[in-house]
Amino acid sequence: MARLVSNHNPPSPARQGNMLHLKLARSIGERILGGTHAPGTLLPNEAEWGRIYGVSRTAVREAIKTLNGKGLLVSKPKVGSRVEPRERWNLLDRDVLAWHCHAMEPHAFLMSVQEVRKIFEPEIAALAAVKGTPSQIEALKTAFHGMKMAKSAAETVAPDVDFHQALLSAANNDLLRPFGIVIEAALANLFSYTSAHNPYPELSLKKHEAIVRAVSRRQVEGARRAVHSLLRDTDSTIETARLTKP
Amino acid sequence: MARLVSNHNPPSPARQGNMLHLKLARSIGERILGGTHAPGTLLPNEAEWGRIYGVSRTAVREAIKTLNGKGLLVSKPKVGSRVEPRERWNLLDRDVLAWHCHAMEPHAFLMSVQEVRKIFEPEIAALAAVKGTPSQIEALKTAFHGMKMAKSAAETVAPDVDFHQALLSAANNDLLRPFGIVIEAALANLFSYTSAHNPYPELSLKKHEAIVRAVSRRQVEGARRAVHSLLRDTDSTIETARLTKP
DNA sequence: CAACGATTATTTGTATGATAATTGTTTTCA
DNA sequence: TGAAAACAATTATCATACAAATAATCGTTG
Repeated sequence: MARLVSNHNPPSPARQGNMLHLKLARSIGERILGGTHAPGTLLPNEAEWGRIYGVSRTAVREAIKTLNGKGLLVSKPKVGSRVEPRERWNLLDRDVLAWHCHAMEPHAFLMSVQEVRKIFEPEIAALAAVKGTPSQIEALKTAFHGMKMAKSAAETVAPDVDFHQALLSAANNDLLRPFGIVIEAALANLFSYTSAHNPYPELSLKKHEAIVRAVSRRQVEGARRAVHSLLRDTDSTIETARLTKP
Repeated sequence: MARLVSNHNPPSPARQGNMLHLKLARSIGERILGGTHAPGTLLPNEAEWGRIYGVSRTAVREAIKTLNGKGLLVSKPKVGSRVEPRERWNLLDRDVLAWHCHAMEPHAFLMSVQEVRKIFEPEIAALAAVKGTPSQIEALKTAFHGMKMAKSAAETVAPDVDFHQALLSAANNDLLRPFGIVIEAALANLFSYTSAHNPYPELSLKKHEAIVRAVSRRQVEGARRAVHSLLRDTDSTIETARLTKP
């Protein structure tokens, strides 16, 4: 019987990963993202999954339904569940992204994440400078204050995520919001990758402050540039971590 | 008993919307996106959904699992299924986006879509010009050829979608791919909104050709500008449609 | 021999009923 | 008053049966 719990994964405090069909979905999802089941191939049928994991077909089916909904699988009677081509995968889904980065080189993952961030985050800031409401800008300031108050590098992560999410909210475009999980993944992985070894924490703080200032003064181009500057710093943090590691 | 099939929705040829739990998911999903069930509120419990639609609890549960996976709901024993706050919704999911635009003013939807496209697509073209492989650029040319061959405005939609998807593929970044459904939604809705009344079809063709040229010649800034120019044209097409309608 | 049509077998889809686990609420008791 | 225990409502899981869809097989026929 296969393992369902990944014991080397102690984060996500009190998050609901206890339920059986969720554990199944995670396990099967990781297999797919990890390449054990290639796109276009057929998965074991439901009864067999049940045998493999020692659970009922009901639980298997609910897991499969979850994966269907995320674009990883399509199921048809008499044929089974087939892995969809990668371009159908909903990689901007929270779970799928987690399974994906689980199956990638941390450095390669961070690079592709940074590529995406450099595309949209400066524009997010520009939109926020134009359309952000006073209360949204206040939330941005609050998150920044939280970053200043952090005692350790580990404590910086949460308010840092809040900061970027607040910026995203201030852009006031629903379609942009799913990209928030890219930011979450970026910061979480960045922290674990650099092992809390950020060479210039106070510099990062200054850059964030510049963003707050530009957005609250409605300086569109300034906001864009401030975010871009922060992301270039992040790039070099990643690079130094890569050089000092192997 | 509520209706499950929306008879005014004849598109999606041969797509699998026949299965009960999918119809349920769509129906409940549209209710949520439409605002019938506000974020933070509790849904009817599973047994009651079964009574409402006249189906078994099994089908209801599988529908709920699908919606869970898309971030619209969380379910807990003894409490029920609660609608998640909007920022958790996975709006870049194909189904969720369809339900979303179903519940919005077409014009407002197209505007927010265009906002997002103007952020991403120029940079996607730039990446394609840098990283696109010869075969990917060939696919771009093929799609363009398909647009030229189209006899009517309706026939243009499919190769147009192919064109932008090919561009997206050529960018070679998995995290950008889910963005493709935004393009699909944009073009499909654009067509139905403007009622095939594109004032300058040959102009659009020229703009697409400029994109092909820039990308295949590896002109990064040129590709960026060509896409931006196309999107400005799309903006004005939307605007003229808005003015001639009401 | 080829093409087509009925048959069969396999897999998912749906229904039903029962039991377990979880957790908000209420009651009881110190 | 407060904590512990009983309760109740709801989802979670299981087992089983049958229905529906369809790929594959096998005849049948032209």
